[in-house]
Amino acid sequence: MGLKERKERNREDMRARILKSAHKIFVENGFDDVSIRNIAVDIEYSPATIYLYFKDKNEIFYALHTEAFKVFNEYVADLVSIKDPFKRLVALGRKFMAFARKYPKYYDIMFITMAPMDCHLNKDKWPEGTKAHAFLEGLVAECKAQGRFKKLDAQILSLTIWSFVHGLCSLELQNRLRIYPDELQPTITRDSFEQFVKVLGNL
Amino acid sequence: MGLKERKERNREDMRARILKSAHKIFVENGFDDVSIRNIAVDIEYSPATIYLYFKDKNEIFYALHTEAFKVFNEYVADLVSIKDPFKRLVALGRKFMAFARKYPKYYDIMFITMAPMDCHLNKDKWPEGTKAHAFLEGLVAECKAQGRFKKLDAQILSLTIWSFVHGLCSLELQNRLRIYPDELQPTITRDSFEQFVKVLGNL
DNA sequence: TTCAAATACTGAACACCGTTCAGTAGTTTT
DNA sequence: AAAACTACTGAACGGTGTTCAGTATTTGAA
Repeated sequence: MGLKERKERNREDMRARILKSAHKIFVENGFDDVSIRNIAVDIEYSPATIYLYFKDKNEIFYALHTEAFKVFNEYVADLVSIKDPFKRLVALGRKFMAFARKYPKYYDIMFITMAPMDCHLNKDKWPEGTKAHAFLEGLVAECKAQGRFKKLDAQILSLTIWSFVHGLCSLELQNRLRIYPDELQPTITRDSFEQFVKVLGNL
Repeated sequence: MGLKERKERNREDMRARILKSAHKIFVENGFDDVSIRNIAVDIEYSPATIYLYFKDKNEIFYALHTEAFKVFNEYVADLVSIKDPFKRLVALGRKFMAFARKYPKYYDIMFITMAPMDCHLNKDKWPEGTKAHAFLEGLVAECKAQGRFKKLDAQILSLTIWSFVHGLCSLELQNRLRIYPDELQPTITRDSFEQFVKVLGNL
């Protein structure tokens, strides 16, 4: 009865091939070029075939979105070597911002674009986001255990931190920080982050 | 020689009619339905005609974007009645968040969507954004004058505040806060904001 | 071995999109 | 009356996501 299993494996192979192609186009040519037709050309099948393996384009986008989180998790994996939880928290913030700049397209699909989330909001409620946020929340809790952030709720504070750092990244990526004069451009984001850290350090 | 002026006025009339139509579709049917063809149907001209009055779709989007800022400015206009600058600052934050929830489509085109900005980034560097941010910066400076926010740079702090509030709004509008359990959903955003205000109040 | 059923795939179409351009009425100027 | 100018459009180009009838090919049972 290995028959159905083989069928299933072939099916998964095809799904993987489609995703790999979508990912390639996404990285090489950008978000807008990831079209069903372009993927079809790349994998040398007809566009209609893709619909035998994915419900719609959104499902493909969601897979890319999940992949982006994998890249992110690898990107911040070396933080575990930092012993002090507050230093680790600050380092996470720094890495988060660096990631947003290094992989703006990933960042976009992770936190900004609506598309991939639409179809999965009623499912596990975004497991990747939950996991990443739990990591942040754990860090904040560790800081609290060391006597920091007294009188502040860990869960809420972690949302505050997330919001701030994401806001900064989002405004920069969406080109909304160009209101600042050219000479401030290179430092303004970092200055704001460092100021935030300083305040956080005294809580 | 009032002839050229009349021509110019007719031209402006037509531009206004196109924008009004775009705005109507935007509000009634959402961003994605604002297409050249839909506008053309609405104003009862051919799609090609629109290109005699606007360079491309982006120029129309930019006009919508500017209009959104006008709505926002009116929305926060009554803040001037609040004497205490810190209270005014907090009220601005609250209003900002309320605006984002009440007019999510406006908010999107103001701070999130790339489209309308693309063609205008090399011009006046986003005058509406500059003005709105100057208002915020002025408030922070006023607070400093009253002895608050010692040792914090007003310009950088205002970016920090903007980032945080925008981050919160952005995460909510982009449905990224659904990682929280249902019972926390209604309060989590407000809690985070209030916590931020509390910290800010002690600086 | 033969025939039917299931599988894997596709061509063509549908209904959209932004944009361009040759061409056409109608008005003004000469 | 002819020429020039104005305002406008039909039709096309090349793109998009998606659907579905139809076609080979392979498989399973009689």
